[in-house]
Amino acid sequence: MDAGGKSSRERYRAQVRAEIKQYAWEQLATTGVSALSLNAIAKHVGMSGPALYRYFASRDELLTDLIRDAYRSLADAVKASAESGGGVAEVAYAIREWALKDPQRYLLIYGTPIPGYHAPDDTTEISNEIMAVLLDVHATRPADDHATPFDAHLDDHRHWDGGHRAPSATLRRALTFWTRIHGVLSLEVAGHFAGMGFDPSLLFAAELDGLLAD
Amino acid sequence: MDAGGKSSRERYRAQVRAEIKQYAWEQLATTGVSALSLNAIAKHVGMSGPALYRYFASRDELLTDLIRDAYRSLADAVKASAESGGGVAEVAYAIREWALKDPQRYLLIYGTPIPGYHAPDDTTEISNEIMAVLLDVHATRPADDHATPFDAHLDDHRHWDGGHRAPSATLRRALTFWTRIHGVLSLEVAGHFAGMGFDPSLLFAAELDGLLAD
DNA sequence: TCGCGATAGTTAGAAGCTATAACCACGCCA
DNA sequence: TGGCGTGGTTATAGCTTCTAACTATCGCGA
Repeated sequence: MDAGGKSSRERYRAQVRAEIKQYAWEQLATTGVSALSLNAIAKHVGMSGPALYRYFASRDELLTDLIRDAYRSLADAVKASAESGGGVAEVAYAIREWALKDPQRYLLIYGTPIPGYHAPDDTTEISNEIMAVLLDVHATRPADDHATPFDAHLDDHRHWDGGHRAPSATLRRALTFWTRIHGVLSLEVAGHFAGMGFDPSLLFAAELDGLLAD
Repeated sequence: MDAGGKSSRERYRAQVRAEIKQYAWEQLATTGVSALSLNAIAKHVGMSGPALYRYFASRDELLTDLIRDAYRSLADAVKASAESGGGVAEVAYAIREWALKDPQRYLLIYGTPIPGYHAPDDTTEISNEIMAVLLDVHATRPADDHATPFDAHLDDHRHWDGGHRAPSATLRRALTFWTRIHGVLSLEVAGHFAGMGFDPSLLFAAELDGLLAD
């Protein structure tokens, strides 16, 4: 990732770290986070056992790195969609495709959190980046309609908008966009639509229609 | 639970199983599912190590039982709310309170699924029970308005309605109710609103308003 | 070019986990 | 009263994370 002109030692170190993380992602995608084994990774990379601790101080540190990368990847996908002229719908589908491409990666962020584990600060920063894009794509929508009582509350608690001077209706729309998207995606990714037979993508599209209409 | 007039052996067995599960729930609520340890449970209950395998064949079997109980508990809460005259709003708040009362129990059902783990058949049955209640409370609502393209699709894939002769608009409403509720709850329970400052219950109320209005 | 020091790797081992095996003792019932 | 099923024990295998101690190697400065 950081292929700057560092010393050869540092380049090697970065490459091994990348190799470890790459196999960690494969492991994660197939067996899930609970079965992620440092031993198995080390063996696969070619070193035996505790050598891996030269690169990641603990299992949690590796996981933190993976979570950070997942956040980064989602933010990039969302940004790319918006910067290539995408509106609300395109961003929604970008999120959906990102989630379905690797469900375990999605669940690493939005699934069951490990109690006691505290996400590093930069992930909340990346989270704010994503929210900023959501506010951007929702800012173009008309803001004249009904102000809900929740809008007033949001006006008093908008320190999370990153100085994005948007009307509170935009904040509300971005938030509901976020929750409704995840309402469909989290249930779909966790397999709760499995036995029902209908096409989740159509449900997603229907929810998106509702968001665009309101 | 099944305090029928069985032999004293069976009564003892059921009581020990209940004691095991009760401490398992405490363990689960504080440390999460990944740290659920049969050894720790056994030690706490007063027996040492492998004795617990007389009561649960494996960690997975214990977890399956807990998941089943969680489903049962949610279904009971939803049913109780509906049977005491509750409508859409009351059922929504019943779900919310159930989820917030023990987030780890909620996440046991709707959080990250363990890959390879297959939920037993009766959980999908209980899931259908819940969906039946949702269809009931939505059936009283007017069905005259706009039919979305998704409604037509649902009409072709409605074998999950349990023979509930409801118009497809009702199916759609119950489904969106479900996804929007979980959209707010899953993000809230996982702590994704933590740094934002606003009151999640007001966001929940706003989403509920939207559901009642449409 | 030589040598030193940081770095990368090794094996050994502690503590914990799930789960099985082998064994013992109690209690219920014919 | 005998016997068998049941519930408990300890020992052990094999897995995990992670620490300790040790070695070899690589790169940089003198």
